Amino acid sequence: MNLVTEQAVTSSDKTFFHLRKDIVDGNIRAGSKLSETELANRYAVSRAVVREAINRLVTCHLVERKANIGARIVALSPAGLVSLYQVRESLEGMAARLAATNMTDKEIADLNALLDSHLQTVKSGETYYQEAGDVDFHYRIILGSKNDHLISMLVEGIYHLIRMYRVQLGMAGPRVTTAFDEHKSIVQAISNRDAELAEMLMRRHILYTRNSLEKKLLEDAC
Amino acid sequence: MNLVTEQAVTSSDKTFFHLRKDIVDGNIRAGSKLSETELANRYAVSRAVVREAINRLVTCHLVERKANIGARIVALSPAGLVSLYQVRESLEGMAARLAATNMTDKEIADLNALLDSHLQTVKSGETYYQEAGDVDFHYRIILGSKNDHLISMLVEGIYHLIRMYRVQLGMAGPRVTTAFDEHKSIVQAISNRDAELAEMLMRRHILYTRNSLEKKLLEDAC
DNA sequence: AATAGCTATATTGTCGACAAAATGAGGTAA
DNA sequence: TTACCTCATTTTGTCGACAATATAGCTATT
Repeated sequence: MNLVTEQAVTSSDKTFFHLRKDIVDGNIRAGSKLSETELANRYAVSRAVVREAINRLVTCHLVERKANIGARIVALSPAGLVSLYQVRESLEGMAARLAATNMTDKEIADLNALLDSHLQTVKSGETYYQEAGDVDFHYRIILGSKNDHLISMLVEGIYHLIRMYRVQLGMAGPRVTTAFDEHKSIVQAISNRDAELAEMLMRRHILYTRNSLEKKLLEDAC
Repeated sequence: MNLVTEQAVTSSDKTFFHLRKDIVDGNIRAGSKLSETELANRYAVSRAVVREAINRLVTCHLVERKANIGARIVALSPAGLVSLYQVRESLEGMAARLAATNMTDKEIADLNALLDSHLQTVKSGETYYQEAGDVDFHYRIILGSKNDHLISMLVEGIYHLIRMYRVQLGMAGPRVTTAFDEHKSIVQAISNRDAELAEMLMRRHILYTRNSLEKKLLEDAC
């Protein structure tokens, strides 16, 4: 599959994308069970198609399946957040390091343009919500690493679970502008082809995000 | 699924394990196509079972599938090796760091015992071939990290692809005893609870292994 | 002879039905 | 009341058949 523009060619693809969006956005609540027959009816496809879609959700770490029992959407927990963000810090830090070396000048220019467009959003006081895919800052840097295995592990692996935390816990307040500034300095490091700094800034940025989300998660629990 | 002792409960599990072994060991040659009907006949199961097994092999990065065309076993290439080992270095380095903190004293003792038993093998001049699973040094340290996402990405993700390179390219000569010594010093660092050193030694160890495999891969190509 | 288009064949994608396993309700015994 | 067993129901696992797509071989035309 083309990682940049994932396109639904098969019926199972459509079901997978649809389900994934519903899960990430919280339309189906975290922790709930996925019934194969029910989903087959809802999407008007066969159970085989639903089963395949669910298996792909398991690969994304969005769903857990037990043999002969069924599949449930993962629950958002502090422990899960910590272990996820430890891995994320390592992998995206590496992505930033590689991107500083491997992105083309044009890609870097486009990335700067993207940030400028984000700046408009931030100034207008909106929530700096990051859409999935190509409009997402982190997504661009991941692809910029040019390392196929890294891209696959992040994009097909944990990217959407990360988004799920981000979307469902929300992100607002002072963190928004701070995050934007951090993005800006990461791109600056990449523009300077300073791989080491890019990695360090990215790791810090992800750590701050994690702290912010952890706080949110503990507040919500009360 | 229990990551430590993966157990085949369903027919699809058995097929998956069997196929995975055949691929890693090279019984089915790298790069060749997987025919669903043929495999269904060979293993005496339905195509649905085979399809599910193949999808799981895709998750392991052992197989690539294109819609309406089919699935092929990945080819072993220098580029693939490099990108794989970049990721591996980062993730297993992290695993070693976390293991230095999170492994219990008993687990560390067991790990030392395991290395002693490996020493017998090395002394007797055998190839220090690492079996899959619990007898594997790296496997133990991965589990010792106690980070669920990390464990999942490594064990269900790239572990068996790494083994595939190791098994099919072979490993012999002076690298064998060198690798053993490196293992030994990593365990030493973990015993001392020196997380930083454990990570650095693991990263170096993986880098050396990569260099050795790269050389082998280029030789074989001639 | 080379290429384009067509047809027959083979392969993957999807479906509905049946088999096997888990769940839950109801009843019985301690 | 509680624990355990039984049986009906629900849900998942597996299967064979059909539909849709790709592949390969053949023919015709330049």
